Amino acid sequence: MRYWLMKTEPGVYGIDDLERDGVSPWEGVRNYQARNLLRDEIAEGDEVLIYHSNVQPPAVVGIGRVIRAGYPDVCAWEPGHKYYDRRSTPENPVWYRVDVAFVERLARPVTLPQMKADPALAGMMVIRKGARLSVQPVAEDHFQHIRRLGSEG
DNA sequence: GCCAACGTTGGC
DNA sequence: GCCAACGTTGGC
Repeated sequence: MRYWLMKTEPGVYGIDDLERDGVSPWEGVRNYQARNLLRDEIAEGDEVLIYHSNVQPPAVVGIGRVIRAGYPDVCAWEPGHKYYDRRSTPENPVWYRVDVAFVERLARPVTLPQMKADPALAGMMVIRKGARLSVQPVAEDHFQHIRRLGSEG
């Protein structure tokens, strides 16, 4: 089992939406490095830190679980769709997505400043300046540490 | 709103 | 294949 962090803007699709929906395709990722993770690395059963970006403060706000491994992002095939990309076809998909299920909301969001200040999280990708990758691998001990921080009062 | 850090595009 | 110009992400 592996662990990941997925960024999302709460104004677009946040933890509230995932809780309401129960399950959601993680669609619209249009970066090749992230695509490769979605297509090749992320497996059913893997756990995910749900991270809100572009808000103050940025924070891990919940936990999700991958319930379907990488499959083509069909949004890319629909002309007029926000995530349409004519280069991607059913015969040769360019973009991929996974399905993520809501697991829990952290009682306390773990904020980016908090993560940066925590020696136990040293080296984590998300705290690196300029780390724009929207799907990131997370070390197991980092994942568990954040989960623990988020469940404390 | 600013801008650093990337990623992508396209001329050559 | 290089690299300048441009676009985007996302913290601040």
